[in-house]
Amino acid sequence: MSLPHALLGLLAAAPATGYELAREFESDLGRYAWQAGHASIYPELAKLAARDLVRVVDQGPRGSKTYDITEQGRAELRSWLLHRSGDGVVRNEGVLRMFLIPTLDPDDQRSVLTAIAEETAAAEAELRERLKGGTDPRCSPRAELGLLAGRFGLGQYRATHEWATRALEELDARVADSRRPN
Amino acid sequence: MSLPHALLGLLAAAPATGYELAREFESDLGRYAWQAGHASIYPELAKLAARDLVRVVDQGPRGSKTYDITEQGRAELRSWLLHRSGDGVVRNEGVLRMFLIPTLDPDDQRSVLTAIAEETAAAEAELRERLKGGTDPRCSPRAELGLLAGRFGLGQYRATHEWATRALEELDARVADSRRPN
DNA sequence: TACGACATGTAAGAGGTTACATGATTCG
DNA sequence: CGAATCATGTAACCTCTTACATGTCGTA
Repeated sequence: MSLPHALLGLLAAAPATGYELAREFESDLGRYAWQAGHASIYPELAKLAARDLVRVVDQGPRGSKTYDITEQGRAELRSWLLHRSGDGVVRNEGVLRMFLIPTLDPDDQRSVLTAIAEETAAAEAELRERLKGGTDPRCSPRAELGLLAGRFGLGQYRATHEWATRALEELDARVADSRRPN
Repeated sequence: MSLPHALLGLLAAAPATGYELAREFESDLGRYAWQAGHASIYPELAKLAARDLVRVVDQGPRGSKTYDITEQGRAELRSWLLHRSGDGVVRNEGVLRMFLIPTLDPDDQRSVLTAIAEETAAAEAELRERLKGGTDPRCSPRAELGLLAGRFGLGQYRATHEWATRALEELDARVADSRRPN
């Protein structure tokens, strides 16, 4: 039930069409926070418009509708951001995998942990590169969302990398230990 | 579509009733990785049993059914853990909030970031305490899942805390800057 | 003029939550 | 004996995904 707030948030940064919002969900936003396809976005925009939280401010030549957030919408968004009751829904397939790693035998564990360590290192490097590029002073209104979020992603990647590395070390130590049981 | 694998993973650590599995989802597992209520667990266990991935190994006095994973189930779980195609679904309300913080005015931003910094510090401390207790050598089969997962959580909390702290510092710097515009 | 990007929508179905419904056992 | 906990299940509803369906505009 966070989709409406995700949309309000994006529109609070800048007006956009449903199509543009859908692409937004394909980048960082959908990567760490919330995913949504156009098939859920268009109906949700219509619902938000019916509740006067957003409003069509322009119609393009291809039948595109540009939405903007209203004052009520801004109030709703603010209230949602300030009155955070717990952390709500969490559903992360990658983290679930990490939980279940100990059910594998040591060789398989090593294989999965190595893959995680490599992937997080690569992802961190790539993201760092991307952030370096986009920090010019006259950045788009949505770029600030991306900057804060991107740095959050950086920290998560790094933490995950360190976790996997440490788990690998302990795994090796334990195997070495069991091979020398005298 | 990760619920079946979450259940397989828990059963791979130790046999359990649906009721016990439901409680498992209320702790660390549901906190960071995947949530599920009994109303989705019971039907899913029945489906897994129909596919011979799990099996009823005991019936308790109150009509409880203890499930265990089968060889096929173990193979399915292993294959899912090893052939990780991307990171799949991510849906995290807390992270979404973090993304949208820049849409608030500076005072509200400070308020939200301060709350995040405090909560993550408290959560990290509490989790650290909890992990310290449960690390005895003859731990339950499920405790190892919890240990690795718990350390993952520790890293995430700390990374989030540092992120929020840095964001607060920059926010203060920017406000101080704009108040001295000569 | 054909292809790719832009742009919006609906329908069917999967997956999950909330609420409803039931009953056994244990403990104070 | 009453309340809390254990224990399972179904039904209605909501949300989101996948697939289907349509049409415009720019450009090579």
